This record gives sequence, C-alpha cells and structure tokens, in this order.
Amino acid sequence: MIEELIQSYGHLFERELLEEINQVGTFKEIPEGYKLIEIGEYIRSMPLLISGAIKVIREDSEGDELLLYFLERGDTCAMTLSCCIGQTKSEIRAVAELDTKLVMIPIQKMEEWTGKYRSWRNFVFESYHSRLMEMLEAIDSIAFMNMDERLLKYLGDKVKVTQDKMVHTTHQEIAYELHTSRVVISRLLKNLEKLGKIKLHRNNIEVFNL
Amino acid sequence: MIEELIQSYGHLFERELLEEINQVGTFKEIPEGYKLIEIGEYIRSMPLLISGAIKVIREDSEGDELLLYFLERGDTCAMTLSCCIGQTKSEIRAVAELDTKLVMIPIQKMEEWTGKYRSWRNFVFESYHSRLMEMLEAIDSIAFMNMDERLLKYLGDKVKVTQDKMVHTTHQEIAYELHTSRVVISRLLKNLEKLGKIKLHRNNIEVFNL
DNA sequence: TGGAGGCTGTAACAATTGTTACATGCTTAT
DNA sequence: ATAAGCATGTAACAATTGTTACAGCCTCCA
Repeated sequence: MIEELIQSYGHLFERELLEEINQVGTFKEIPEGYKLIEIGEYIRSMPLLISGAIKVIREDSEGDELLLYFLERGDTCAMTLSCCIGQTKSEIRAVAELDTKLVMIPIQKMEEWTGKYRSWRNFVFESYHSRLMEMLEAIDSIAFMNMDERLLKYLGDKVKVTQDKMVHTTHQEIAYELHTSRVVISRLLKNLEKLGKIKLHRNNIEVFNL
Repeated sequence: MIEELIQSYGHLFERELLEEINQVGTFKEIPEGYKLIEIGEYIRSMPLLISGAIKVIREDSEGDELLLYFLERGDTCAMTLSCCIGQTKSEIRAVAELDTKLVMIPIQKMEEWTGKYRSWRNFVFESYHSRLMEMLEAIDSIAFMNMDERLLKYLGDKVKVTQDKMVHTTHQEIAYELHTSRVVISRLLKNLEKLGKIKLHRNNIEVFNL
C-alpha cells in the first residue's frame, strides 16, 4: 500500500506521518457507483483519495438532488471532516464516480495529527479551502448561469474527471444531477448537438471542444 | 477591550490565548455599510466579531451579486482564513450589515496559534464547519426554492440578524442580494403582503410571523 | 416652491424552465 | 420472436422569472 500513498501524498506529508497513515489507515477499493456516505449518517472516518473520483451530492427534504463537486486524487472530504468534528450527521451523499482507491483514517487520528504535524494541518486547511472554492463554483453555476451553460460545464467537468470524451450517462441522470427534468436536458442537448459542441449517442454523449 | 473579548470568546479560549489576542489584535468599530473586503483583494488579517453583523456577498464577472450569508458575534470569516492560507485573492465581498465591533488578527498569529492552542484549532475548524453549512444553505435556497420562498427566507434572516421586525431596505437592494430584478421583488412582496405575512412601507418592510 | 431624483406599483410582454403526453427505437429476458 | 422496459425525440402547454415602459408619490435640495 505504501507506494501508492507516497505517490499521492509523498510530496505533502513527511515520512513519519506517511507511516502513521500506513499503519492506522484502511486501504479500500471502491467500485463505480458505490455509495460511500448517505445523508443523515454519522461518520467515523475520513477518506484520502488515491485514485478515481467521488461525486458529492446535496439533496433536499423532497429528494431533489444537486451535484456539488468531485473529489479526486489527493483530495479529502472536508464535509466529512466537518461532520466528524461537529459530531453531526452528514449533509451530503458521496458516490464513487469511477472505480476508486482510498485510505480511510479514523477520526481520532485526525485530531491528534492536527496538533502533531504541521503538514497535516496545512493539508486539512488546504482541503477546506478547496471545498469552499468548489462550493462557490457550484453557487456561481446555479445562481448566474442558464441551464444550457450549466449543462456544458457539467459535461466538461465529467470529461475532465473521467479523462474520457465519451460521457457515459443518460439524460435522466444528468437531469437529476443538475436538478431539472429529463425533457429539459434532452432539449438542451439537442441544441448543443446542433451547435456542433457534442454528438449524441444512446447512453453516451461525445463532447468536443472541452 | 478585554471585557468585550471575554464576553464573546471567553467560553471558547483559555486565558492565555485571550491575552495574546488582546495584545496582537486591533480593535475596530465599523459603521453600517462599510466595505471590509472587496473581491480580488489580498487579505492580511482575519476578523473576530464582537458585535454587529457582516454580510458576505458573491459577485460574478458581470457584476451580478448574490448574498451568501451573515457573520455574527463569535464568528470569523472562514473565507478569509482560506484566502490567507492560500495567499489567494478574496472571492467575496464583505460589508457591515450593522454597526460592528471586531478584532483583527494578523494572519501569522493564526498559523502560530493553530499549533499552540487546541481551543483555537477547534474554533477554526468549527468556523469552517459553520461556513460550509451556510454555503449549503445558500445552495439549497437557490437550487430548491422559488423566488417567493427565497424572499421570505431573506426577510426572516434579516429580522434575525438585525433583531428588528422592520427591515430597512429598498426593493432594489433586495433584488441585488437575491440576484433578480426590482420588478420581480415588488411583485412578490405585494403577494406576501396580500397573504398577510408582511406590510409594506416606504424604505421599510414590516415582517410578521418570523 | 418647484423640480429632480429615488421608491413603489403595475401592465404587457419575452424568455426560460418545468410538465404532460405520446411516439419511436433499442435492449434484454423469457 | 415477442413483450416489457428503458432511452430518446418532440409537441404543446403551464408556470416562473426577467424586461421594458410608464405613472404616481415622496423627499430633499436649490
């Protein structure tokens, strides 16, 4: 396990901390689509991503969804941190977007390391910073952009995260993640196709000019 | 100054830290409407709120605004923290909503205290947590609520923050903060008045049933 | 005291997004 | 091979939000 840890976190953490992580962390391989965290659950450990990607989703009381952002290699879930510390329930759902490798750290260690390792503190702060910025981006999207722009951004993000110009989803799934209806997505996708920005296939969308 | 610090932060910080804050912090009184931070500025100190309230606003490249949340007594601006650490420009604007008292802390101290005081660490984490939650709330509002619900929530929040059932603003200002147009706000306010939830006056809105 | 400018009300219309309904074609299981 | 179910395309319409235009008031200042 240690080599993969070093690959993703070697430049961030000192040897000693890496070894502690190696000792207390649990290595996990998660298949695409696996639900890591559900809304309302209590959380007792935090993930350090080694590879793959995780999508973080917000849901309101009526079951309406909204995709917030993706976590990738080198990321951790600040929302999880937050919940751990506050001993509160999760406000979000986390689902593997790709097959994903990660290390789970028990939360007690997190507290301990924050006092002990400067590099860990910086990592945690950096992580909070990133997440706040992603939340701002999410807010920008829904507040300032029209649905067609949001859709294009969504497709671009997918391409970036999956490293694949073929976005493998249905219109319905996109509708859920952007919190709109399937018909709207079909309509706008058709427009984007007419504009030459994408090409539609069954279960697949081919994205150009990312 | 020390009594006011103790009143707001005595239950959080140990004596020693409070005295450090007292030594290195700069006490400031800010009038309503004063702009504390502008988008794009670099930030070299973080505020600890003693009294009053600060509104935090997002703006896109075209100058469209959106109110994100309020900071109150006992809060600090995690966004500022974030920017300090990352040495990045501010992504938000901060404006005093009321006459406000606060203590400004130089950022070097912040880093130092994070290693030194457990209570400070907890405070910082707690603060990040709160801000993430407020961002989620903002996202919920714009993603899941209609404008009339958002407007009602907006008025409720104002009443809570100012402790005054008379909300002193113009329709245009509300429109800016909710990122819509004045006409829309006037229309919806009129509806709310018909429903008996508010009463309209010039430059003032009286809010019932908060 | 008269005029300028800000605040509010309202109508009429446009644009965007959401909803319902239905048709078509593909995939899969029996 | 056929039925069932999913994915997509599209039309027609509804609801919400945004825009333009203008009128009436109030306030404040010259």
